[in-house]
Amino acid sequence: MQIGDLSRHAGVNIETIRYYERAGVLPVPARQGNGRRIYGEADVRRLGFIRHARDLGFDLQSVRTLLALQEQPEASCTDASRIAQAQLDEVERRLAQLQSLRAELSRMVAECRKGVVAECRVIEALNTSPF
Amino acid sequence: MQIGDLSRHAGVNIETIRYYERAGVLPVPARQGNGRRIYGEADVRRLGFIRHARDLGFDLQSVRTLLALQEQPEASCTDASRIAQAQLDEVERRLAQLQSLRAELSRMVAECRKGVVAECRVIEALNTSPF
DNA sequence: GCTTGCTCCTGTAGTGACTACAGGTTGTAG
DNA sequence: CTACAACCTGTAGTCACTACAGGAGCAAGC
Repeated sequence: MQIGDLSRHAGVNIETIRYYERAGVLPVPARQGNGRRIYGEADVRRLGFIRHARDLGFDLQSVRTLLALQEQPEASCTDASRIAQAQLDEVERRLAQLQSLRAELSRMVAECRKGVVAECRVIEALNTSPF
Repeated sequence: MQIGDLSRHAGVNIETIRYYERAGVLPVPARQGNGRRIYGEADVRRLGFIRHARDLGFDLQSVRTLLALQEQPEASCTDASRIAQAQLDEVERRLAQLQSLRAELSRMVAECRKGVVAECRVIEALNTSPF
């Protein structure tokens, strides 16, 4: 399998695959005689893992840690849990803020529809910290 | 108030403040005789707004739009409503996305028995395609 | 055997939103 | 007068890509 096939299988841009290699999250692959990269099924799975983690908002450093953990099945998984918990906390923080922004925006839209002069409180809504 | 005070009041890096000026989300401030930037209370509020919007994941272009919305004269209510509605749609989209992230992350964390990596649900979840 | 066109290669540069630093000026306290 | 903090401009680095230039390999059709 060469890079184009891997790209199609994993749904990841070719340039991104080469970037992941440079970034050290994908192993340096073997080459064909003509210099082209050769990949296998393991690379498709690893790339899927990386994309999934990235989609969940983990940065590449966290991905490296998670991948390293995956390769030590006997190690404790407290590290993995801690990384995931930190990510969850961050997502929940953003959810709370977005919910208050949604309330403010929909209030504005509703007031405009009624023809009432909307007193815009977007700044206040965003300045009212949820902490 | 000069840039260092604004930085402390708003909790935003000095370099970032100058960057926001270049990016056109903070107005070009007046200068003292010695060339130093002068800010007022309005800048503190505006900066707070920008930071919160950025924390919610809006890019600087959206921030510009939100700021423009905030500064809409009361006359152009239909216009303001249209902009607010567009931002509201975007917020709803982000909310839905974050909610599914939270669901997956919290399931991962909840099912992690803090044992060994071999049985770790966090790692396993990442290996399982979300589709 | 030659051309066309696809896929691949390397290397560099651009993106957005910062962040850091170099090298210089101004203001203030001891 | 000296030390040092705070400011100035301008440039370069960061992250996670993404795009592109310029070249090589290969397969199919003429």
